[in-house]
Formats: sequence, structure tokens, C-alpha cells
Amino acid sequence: MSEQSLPEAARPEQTGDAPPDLTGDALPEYAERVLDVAELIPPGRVMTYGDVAEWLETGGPRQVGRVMALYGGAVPWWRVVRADGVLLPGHELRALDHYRAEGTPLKAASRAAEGHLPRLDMRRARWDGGERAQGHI
DNA sequence: AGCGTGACGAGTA
DNA sequence: ATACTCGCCACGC
Repeated sequence: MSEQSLPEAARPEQTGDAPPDLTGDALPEYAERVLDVAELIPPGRVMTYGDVAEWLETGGPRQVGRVMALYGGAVPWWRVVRADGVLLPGHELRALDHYRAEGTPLKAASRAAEGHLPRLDMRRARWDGGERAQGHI
């Protein structure tokens, strides 16, 4: 539940009649697949934009990024991250709370890095999609 | 049927 | 570490 109830506006399942939906003019097919993958990422782990694209075997990191920017609110958006583990501007606070709550591995800050925000420890946090999951969706 | 736009990513300097 | 460049490709004009 801490998945937070999101605006269902982003899920246009039943838009029988041209809904004036703000966010939700029929989610493009590709966007829906991206969100499906995002929902599979286990708590405490992350996938990069590129990983998601690779899994889908369609589009690329930028396409995934666009989808997350537009419809990310409908899924655990903090589990789809940049490959270098750097938190995006605007996500520092909220995402960090999620990572701490889920136990997502963060990189220990070196003294020289004091004053910087923690980065994700991608070596440990990155989720490969799970052996079983590969090849589905 | 183009064309511009990116929550990207790898490479190079 | 930073700052560029370039390739990527679905989507909305």
C-alpha cells in the first residue's frame, strides 16, 4: 500500500467516450509496457532506464525516460533510475525516503563527497529482472 | 511524411 | 571528478 494510491487518471482502461482525461488520453501502448515492467521491480531494488528498454526489446532509455516523466506517477517511479545511480533533481527527497524505507543499497558517502547526496549503489541495487522473469512481458 | 523532443547512456577530452 | 558529443527511437505536432 505504501505503493501510494495514485491518480487512476493515468490508467485509461475504460475510456468509453473521449474522456477529457488530463494525464490519461489513452496511454500509448509502449508506455503501458514500460509501466508493467516498472511494477515488477521488487522493493529494495532498481532497474535503469536502459534495463527496462532492453527487457522490452523496443525503444531505448530515452523512451523509457519519457514514459516515466509522463506517467511515472502510476507506478513505483523511484525504482527506475539512471544508470549512474545519481538521483534526479526533484527526486532527492522523496526518492531517498523510499530507498531508506525499502533498504535499497546506497553508496557510502566518502568524506570528500560530504555535502553530496547519497548515490544508489548500483552494483547491489540493480535488479536483473530475475532469472525467471526474463523473457516475459 | 517529416521534424523536434527528451526522468538516457556510452564514449571521449 | 566535470563537460562535452553523438546515437538512440516512440510520440505528438
